[in-house]
Amino acid sequence: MPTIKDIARLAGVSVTTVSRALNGYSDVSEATRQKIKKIAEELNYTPNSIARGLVMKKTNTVGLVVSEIIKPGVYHPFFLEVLSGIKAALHRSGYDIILFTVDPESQGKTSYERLCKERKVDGTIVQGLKLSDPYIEQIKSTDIPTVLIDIPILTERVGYVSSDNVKGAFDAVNYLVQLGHRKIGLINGHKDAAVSIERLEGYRKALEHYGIPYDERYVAYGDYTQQSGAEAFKKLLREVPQITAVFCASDLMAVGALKAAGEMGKKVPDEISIVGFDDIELSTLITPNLTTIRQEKYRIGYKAAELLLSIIRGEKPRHAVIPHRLVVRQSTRLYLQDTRRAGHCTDAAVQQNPGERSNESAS
Amino acid sequence: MPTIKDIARLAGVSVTTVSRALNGYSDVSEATRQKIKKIAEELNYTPNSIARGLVMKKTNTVGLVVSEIIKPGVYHPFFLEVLSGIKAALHRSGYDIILFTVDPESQGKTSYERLCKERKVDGTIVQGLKLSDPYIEQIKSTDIPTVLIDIPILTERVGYVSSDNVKGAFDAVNYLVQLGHRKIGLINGHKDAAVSIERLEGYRKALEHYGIPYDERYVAYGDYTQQSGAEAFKKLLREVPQITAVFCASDLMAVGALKAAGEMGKKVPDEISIVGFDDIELSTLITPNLTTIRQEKYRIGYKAAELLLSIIRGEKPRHAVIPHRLVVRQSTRLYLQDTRRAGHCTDAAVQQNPGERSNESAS
DNA sequence: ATCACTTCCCAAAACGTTTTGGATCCAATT
DNA sequence: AATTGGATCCAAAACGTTTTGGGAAGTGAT
Repeated sequence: MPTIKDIARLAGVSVTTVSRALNGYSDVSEATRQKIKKIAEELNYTPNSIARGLVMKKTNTVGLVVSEIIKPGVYHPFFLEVLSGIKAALHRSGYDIILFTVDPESQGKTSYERLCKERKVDGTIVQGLKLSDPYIEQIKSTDIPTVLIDIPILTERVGYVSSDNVKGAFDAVNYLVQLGHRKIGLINGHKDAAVSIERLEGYRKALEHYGIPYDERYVAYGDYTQQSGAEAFKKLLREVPQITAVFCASDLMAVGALKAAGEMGKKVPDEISIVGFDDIELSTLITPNLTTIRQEKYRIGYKAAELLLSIIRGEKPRHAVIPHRLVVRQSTRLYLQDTRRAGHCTDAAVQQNPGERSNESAS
Repeated sequence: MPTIKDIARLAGVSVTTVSRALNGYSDVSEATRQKIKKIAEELNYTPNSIARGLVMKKTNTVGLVVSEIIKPGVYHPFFLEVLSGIKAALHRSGYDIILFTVDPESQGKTSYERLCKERKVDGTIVQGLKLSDPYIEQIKSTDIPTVLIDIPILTERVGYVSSDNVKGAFDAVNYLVQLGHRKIGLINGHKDAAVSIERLEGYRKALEHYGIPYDERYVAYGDYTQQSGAEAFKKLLREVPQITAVFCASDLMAVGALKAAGEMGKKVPDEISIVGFDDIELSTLITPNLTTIRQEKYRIGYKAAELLLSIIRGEKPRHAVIPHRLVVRQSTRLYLQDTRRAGHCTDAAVQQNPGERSNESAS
């Protein structure tokens, strides 16, 4: 592999000059610059970013730590789209991604700092951690530029991006109430995920807003998987069979609920309305199509990368919130108090327009 | 950040000794080794893998190049599972992944060699390229250890792993024929994907095996997306409405076909049988559940990583084939010649057992 | 002729490791 | 007493860049 030295020898100049010529410094004549470039071209010279990284203390690399998302059995559809946004933003700036996966076990063995400093990444984007993960505490006091997705930590060097989960959950429940529902269940994610806490808060706020008392028997917990959604749904229906609607903290769990409803002979949306959260591709592929709160996953990723780059440049970290919106599809319908009519009358405005009519809800 | 030099100074030894102590060489006394380790611990020393990489000419990093998989709109569910397997295998050996995404445009700008040599990866796993991509030719003559997924290239330094696509397609069509179908359509992927060619071959072989003439009007092409599957299905039904079954080269396209069938009022499986390829999670979430050829995606990834590591170690590249299997679910059923009975009689053995009864088909 | 500027170039240090090729000391063997 | 051999250590080179702090030559003004 040719190095800068080879070029220098061939061109009859010093390595300094080659370096400066190739990097566009002005203190090298146009003639020699051309000569050097030509030779570099002929040798098919490729700069060694490792050597460069060593002296510059900058690798143009960001770490992406994901927890439990990439493991057999749990393939969170969310991840790919976010990754896609991250890639796009980083690529423009010449950064590459190095992928760290961490399970709770490996978090015990290798500290967050060590993970990052060993590979000398310039910064890190973190996704999928639970609040109970050891890294959370470590990140609170790190000096490594860090951007978290969906975890609210803001320090001198770490920022985060998320949807407005409180508002999102509020919007979902609000919509159900407006449809006439009063007995609304919640299938939430694990209690130690930041988003779960926020979505619960939004759920409670919406109930409170309409003077509907909060009853904890109405909330069940899953772990964001489809199976857990199905189980939670069954539990809910067993314990509070009077519910007419349920809001699920993720589409995957909503799909599970949908399946469970099918097995139990409960018709959706005629007998029970379901709204999800995320708007993954799957939600338009199942029957009925899922009414949900759409998160702009690509934008979340893109923004996370932009924010990280700004922190690396020395700017102050901040919290970026990406707008969500309610997407009305087929899994929700009007609930009428009058039991004789319930389940038979549809609201044309809502039901007949299953398209992406949505309420933009920036925050 | 503390370096090996700091440790050397504090311990009163040379950097050589520190390096050798930390790396477990035998020519350092247990006493000094312990002292050095203790100091390293106290300083919270982290070895600089960049510096190490520079002198050792080895980065313990492999590149993962993916084409068009990670981009807005096309989130191939396949990718995550394969990635998961790759991660698992590499992690055990202390390798990290660096993610390269390449579109046809960037392939023009940066050669495959340059991409890899610039970041000094020890090897590369390549997924999602089409045969028409510029990198294909470059990979055929590269000396960079490379493993391709689903692309048959075998040289001194590059190997590949795939399912037996010919056999897989054969098995799918064979199953349909055994169910009594004779007029079987094919929804294939783009012609310049290696797997498409192989699956077409399997389709033809199966027909030939049963003496069913091949008719190219029975094959339509999509691009592995759901939408294209739906369109291809409509085209097929328009041009050869007599078909009673169709084999799709991917589950995503099969789902599209399923949707299109629904829109056109064609009942699946009563009026038409559909079998897919891949067995993505989605195929158990839609109604009816999809009969499909299951690919062991995690294993494919795992094997690809193992193979790559062996090539890096200097072993000879090879072609690893990962067994697939037919998974019978609900989208296929018996076809009876007698039109009076067609669509009304179900074969209990096939229909009533939608579980994962499958024919292991190693090759 | 001198001075002050430019313009163009370079030697050497630095980045943090690993590796090479001994050197030193001490004990055991001849 | 001299030699061998093992155990323990180290100075220096090497990896391929960038950066620092100049130096030499040329030009124009004084």
